[in-house]
Amino acid sequence: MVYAVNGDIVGLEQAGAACRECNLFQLCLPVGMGSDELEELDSIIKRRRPLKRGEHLFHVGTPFHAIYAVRSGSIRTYAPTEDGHEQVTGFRLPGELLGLEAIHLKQHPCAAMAMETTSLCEIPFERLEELCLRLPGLQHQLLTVMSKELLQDQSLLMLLGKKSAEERLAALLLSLSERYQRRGFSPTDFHLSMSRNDIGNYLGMAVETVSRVFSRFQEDALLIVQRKHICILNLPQLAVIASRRVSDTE
Amino acid sequence: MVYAVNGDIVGLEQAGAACRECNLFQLCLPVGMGSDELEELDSIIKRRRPLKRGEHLFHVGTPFHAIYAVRSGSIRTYAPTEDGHEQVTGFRLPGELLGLEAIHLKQHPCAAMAMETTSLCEIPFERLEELCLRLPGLQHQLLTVMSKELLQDQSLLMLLGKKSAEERLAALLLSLSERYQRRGFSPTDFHLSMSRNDIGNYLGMAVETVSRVFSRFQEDALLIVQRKHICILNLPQLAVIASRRVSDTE
DNA sequence: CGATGCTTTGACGAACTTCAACGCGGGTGG
DNA sequence: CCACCCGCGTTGAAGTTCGTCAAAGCATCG
Repeated sequence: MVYAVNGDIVGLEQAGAACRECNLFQLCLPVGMGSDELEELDSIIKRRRPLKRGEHLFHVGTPFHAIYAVRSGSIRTYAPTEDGHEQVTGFRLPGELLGLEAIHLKQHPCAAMAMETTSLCEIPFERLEELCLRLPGLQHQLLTVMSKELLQDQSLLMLLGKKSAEERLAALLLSLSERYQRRGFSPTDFHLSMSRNDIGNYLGMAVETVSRVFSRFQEDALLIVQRKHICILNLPQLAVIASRRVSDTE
Repeated sequence: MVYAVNGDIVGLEQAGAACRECNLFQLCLPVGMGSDELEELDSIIKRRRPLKRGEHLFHVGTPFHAIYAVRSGSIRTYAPTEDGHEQVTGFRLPGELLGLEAIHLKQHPCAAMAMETTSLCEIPFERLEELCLRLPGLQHQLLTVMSKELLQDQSLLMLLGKKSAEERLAALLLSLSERYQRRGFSPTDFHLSMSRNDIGNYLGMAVETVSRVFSRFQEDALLIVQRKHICILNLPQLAVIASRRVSDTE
């Protein structure tokens, strides 16, 4: 029996029902765990009131106590550079974890802000570590998630290091498309919860360039963009652009 | 009693002596572990014959069985992009781990090549996971190391996303300087084990640009560069350049 | 000692940033 | 309910950084 059809039912916050009844099951931390194990994991997870657009989950320097899983909505993480500016480090969708990069310093090196109304699961880290000692599957999954994140960062490195503006934006759109699809939404028709500024910052290009590339994509009939709504017309071609060869030295 | 003064004594490979007598103790996986725990960790670690310059530790797609710690020498990791080119993802110095990004896919997503004669410790991952279940300190340290790596990747993201060629090279030199210092070498006088090509690839700039920036730094009396030998004359100024404000939209 | 690969330097052009102005839409207050 | 205002997004023109192409210098190695 399924009580919660999506993760956004605020009334269920703090209720006993949790991972077992969350439709993000296969994307999140509980991947591959048995139901006994799940019950144990559930018991340490806290649910908090949803964040409104613009609210922070944590700031830079906030002591690290817990990692978080997005339940619904979306989160933007960003870090201040030494020079007083910011670098957007990622956009998190439902089922994705955040806060893992804080373990080392015991405080958050980046801030996390809701890009829209967002509900989250809070997983106290010390208790998670304890639990990992007893549940091999959980330990493995935690390591796996972190490994996955390392991998993602590496592909972003390639993006920033080797790709042109068009390729970068195409890659971001593709990534969003895939992630929405895995969550049961349309891969070709979705809403951008982040601003052009966020996109430009994340992809290492000026806002104006983001805007121009969007326009160019639209001229080429690859997509239709209306403010924050994206409708992808030619996904395969977008994929071609994203993985297009870049002139290199070798 | 200390048998191995540094990690490069080939004759000791496969000998019982290991972490407890390695001078990289405080940099590597065993941080904060008791001597009983260390003994257990030692028991699963294998030492292999040193790699010669240009030899691979693993290739892309190699099944993942173990993570590695650099004992002496240095390793370059790089990943092929979809377009047939490569992106250098990092340079590993003694005491640093590699292979963690492979957990998720169960095979290595990047290749690892020795930039000079390099000896390594091999840590079978399954046995490490088992051990982590019994040694909370080890589990914590493994998570910490991965967290640290996430953090490093993020600062590299900033580098590639927001910084000019000069700032990028200054940041790399600074990073190397700090890491050499922690390992007991001179922070101002060291040998670059990587080629200009590697540097350019890693920092997302053309070889020629790397060369030009080196020349500019030398003209400005920041450093003296002779082929692969670097002598930093003005470390503080280099730090200023590395963290110089970049014109942003905000 | 010539060959080869790596590095450096110069000239040119392209891609992107910067600066500036304008359009659009949503929210607020009259 | 409408008008105004402000933030966000778009578009154009000029300027800069960096990549590309080409060629030459310089160590290493057979």
